[in-house]
Amino acid sequence: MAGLRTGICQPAPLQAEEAGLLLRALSDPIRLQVIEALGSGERCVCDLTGELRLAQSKLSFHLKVLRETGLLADRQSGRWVYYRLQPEALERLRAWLAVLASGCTAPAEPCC
Amino acid sequence: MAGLRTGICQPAPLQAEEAGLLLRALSDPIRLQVIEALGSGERCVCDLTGELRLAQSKLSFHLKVLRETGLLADRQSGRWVYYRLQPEALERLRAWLAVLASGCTAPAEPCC
DNA sequence: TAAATCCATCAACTCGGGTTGATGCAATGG
DNA sequence: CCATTGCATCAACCCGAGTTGATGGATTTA
Repeated sequence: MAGLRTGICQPAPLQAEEAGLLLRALSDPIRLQVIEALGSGERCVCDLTGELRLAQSKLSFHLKVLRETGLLADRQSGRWVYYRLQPEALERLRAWLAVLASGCTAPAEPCC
Repeated sequence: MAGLRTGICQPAPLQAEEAGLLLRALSDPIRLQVIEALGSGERCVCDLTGELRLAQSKLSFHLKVLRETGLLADRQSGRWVYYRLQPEALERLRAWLAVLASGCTAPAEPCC
């Protein structure tokens, strides 16, 4: 059903190593809160510190991790910095998961 | 495009907390190797230790983590234990990612 | 039964990712 | 200019996830 459509504009399936970087970045509870908060649209840092009740340096640390993996993009406007999710990164992760799910039902070879 | 089809047999979108457990389990390099090795079908433990060159206790530790999060299922046959991916868990993670990607393009509200 | 194999579990240890508080830098405003 | 605000960066600290080696239980074979 959810097959591997390799059509135009479809992101290439992730290498395992690349998927690992994304998954590692998504594995922290605070970073997940950030991701979810940005799931409904762009937000500025001061807005996120208020909503998530986080120390500013702590939030900045996690934003950096997410930005460096390509999961977030930032944009400066005056004094403020706005962060947003990068849907392409999420889509590439979805493609990687789809490949795994599609081939994992093969029976085991007789062992040893 | 990849909308939220809530039809029959479609896994419910993950809660954030549940997604966090899956992502955390997937964030370890060794566990990723195991997941990829099982992406092409069921394998027994002794087979995995050989292919991944891992100490047996180390592999067993990571298999337990993956099993307890629902990413893997196991099956005993004689002396051997076979592990396989649970595609449902992968699909639920994909659904969670799809929800995020679908709503993240909203413009930022004027800050502060 | 005894030996061998496969796998899970345990306790002790290690070390790197996350936290904390302070400082630095850039942009606004008075 | 100087003060203020928003955000990034830094060094020191810490704790818990992962590693290691040994032990135990279960199953098969001789």
